[in-house]
Amino acid sequence: MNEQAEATRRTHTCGELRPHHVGAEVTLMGWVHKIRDLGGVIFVDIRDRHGLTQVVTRDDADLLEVAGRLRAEFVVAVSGPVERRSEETLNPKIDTGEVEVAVRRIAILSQARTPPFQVDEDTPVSEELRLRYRYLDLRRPRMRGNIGLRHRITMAVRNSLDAEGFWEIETPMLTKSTPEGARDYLVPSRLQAGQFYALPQSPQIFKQILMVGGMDRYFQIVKCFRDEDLRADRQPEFTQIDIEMSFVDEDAVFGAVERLMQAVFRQIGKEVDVPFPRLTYDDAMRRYGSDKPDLRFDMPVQNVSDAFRDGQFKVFRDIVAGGGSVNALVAPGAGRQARAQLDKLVDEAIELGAKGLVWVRQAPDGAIQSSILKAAGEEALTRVVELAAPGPDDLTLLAAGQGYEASVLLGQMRLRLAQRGGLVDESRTALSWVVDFPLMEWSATEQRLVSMHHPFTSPRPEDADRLEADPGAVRARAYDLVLNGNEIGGGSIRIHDAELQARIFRLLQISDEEARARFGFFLEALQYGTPPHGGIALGLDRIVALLAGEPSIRDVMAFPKTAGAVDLMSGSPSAVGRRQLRELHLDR
RNA sequence: GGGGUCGUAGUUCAGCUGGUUAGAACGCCGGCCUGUCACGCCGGAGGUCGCGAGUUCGAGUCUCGUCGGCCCCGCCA
Repeated sequence: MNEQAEATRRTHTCGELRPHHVGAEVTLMGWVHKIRDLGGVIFVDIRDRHGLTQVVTRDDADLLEVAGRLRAEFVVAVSGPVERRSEETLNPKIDTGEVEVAVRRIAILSQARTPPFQVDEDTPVSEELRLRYRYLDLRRPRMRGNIGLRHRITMAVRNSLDAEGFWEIETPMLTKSTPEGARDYLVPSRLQAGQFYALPQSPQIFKQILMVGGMDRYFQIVKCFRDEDLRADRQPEFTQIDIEMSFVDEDAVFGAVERLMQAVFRQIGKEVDVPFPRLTYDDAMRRYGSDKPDLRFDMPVQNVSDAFRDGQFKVFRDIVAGGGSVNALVAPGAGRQARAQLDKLVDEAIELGAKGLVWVRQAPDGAIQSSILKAAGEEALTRVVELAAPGPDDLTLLAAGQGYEASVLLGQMRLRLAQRGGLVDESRTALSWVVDFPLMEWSATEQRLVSMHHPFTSPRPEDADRLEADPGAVRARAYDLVLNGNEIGGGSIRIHDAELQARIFRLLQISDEEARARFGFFLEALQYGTPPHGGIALGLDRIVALLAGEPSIRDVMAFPKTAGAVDLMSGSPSAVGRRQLRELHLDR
């Protein structure tokens, strides 16, 4: 090893050199990316986070011997003058492609075993292997770009919120288990035998108490933990942009978040219009069959109950008579498929849990065709066509049910058909607020009312007197932020009155006793002068994944876990010794 | 908890209705090569077909179980 070269400092990164550096003596340090050994001349591409630079070794037998010993992923220091490449040897594919470094000194700083997969390019590798050797995966352009984007977005968030007077404040990670919501990760206490901390599902109560504490505007980029089953967009630990504001209503929260999202989107060079459109939960559910509608395209679900109210088709007539609805979805250009294809759509709907799906279309001569032509009659179906107004080549799908049942089904079909029909403009950014969520919903499994958002959410004042009489009809001051059909955040204006908070707990069948035990400290805090306040939590991982165009949040996290919540690199979770368990009072 | 899908060389994959010695590309190792940048040419090594049973004269291939990756439902205030 060449001690002298190792002792020198890095003068430039591997993405930095340009023609104006020609003549300068430089030292680069980085990983051996690729070697092209031509015998009398050896080209080596050196890589770091910033880019790639070609260095060339020739003429000197000792240097050629050292360069010949290099292998992929060795870490090296290389010194020499920057030279301009001749016209024929320019490489326009890399940023540093107009120059190269003529090697005068090489030091091998670290050798590397042959990597289990090729780091030198984006050749496909199984995710299992990428996770096992995450440090190698992080060297590849895809992950490097994603982690870099995540950093820039995180900084944009900090800058935006700082500029608006928010303070970044930390809250405890060793905290108290609260009822409702997701399963907690528990941490046994050594000093308090038999007692447990919980890792936070979110800093909800602490941030509200910060408002009671007069902090006025708080944010935190914070890890949250939920012990539930995983998905492409769900990890056991994930990061929230947590925000809370005092003396505000919805408009103030929306404004801050809209400016925040503008700053975030600027990181990928996109301008977004504000304010974001708002639609109520009820509108979203009726029109798009989802509380997180993808508004990059319209294709709304329509109500065609009138066509069947008095018709001969008993199934639909009975549903309408029973207070349900018959809904229609027009799929543009989908009307010219073979019958077998239409049957497949019906099968698909049934797989989604539908009792059935009806299709209607018009033959080129205008004649109505439908899977229920005989049963429902031409008159009713003609009325459907009048109401839903499909174009000549369109397909109309019908479903019926109670409540949002039919629109939810057609909403799912809407997403699939739009995707398949190429109706989704991937370049569009559709951000929207969904507001006026129900405060509570009936849980069949628990046989009680549960909060739809969380139990600290304020009901809308005009609905508050119905809380006991008709709790299901009470709307909340809760809102979700939706991006292209993905929920990327949710929040609410909170209850700042201890009396009202206690009333909500009673409705949720949380006894006074339990409420005191679980968050008595919080109820107490509310009694010492609480400003009206509200906030939101945004899913940082989801936002970065969507902006990076990645299908899974794993691809924007440095060290994610598998669907089985295992870290393949470190091997957690793992067994621990008896002694450790004993100290924690978990084993005799 | 349930359903689907994948598992063959270091990697990504091929391997037909079960049949002789399981292949390709990239990578790796050795040799040659003074302007490459997907360097080229010559040669070579490399396999518990995830694991375990079973069916069969014979299993990478069929059956059952099991483990692991991924996707979905439930779950995720």
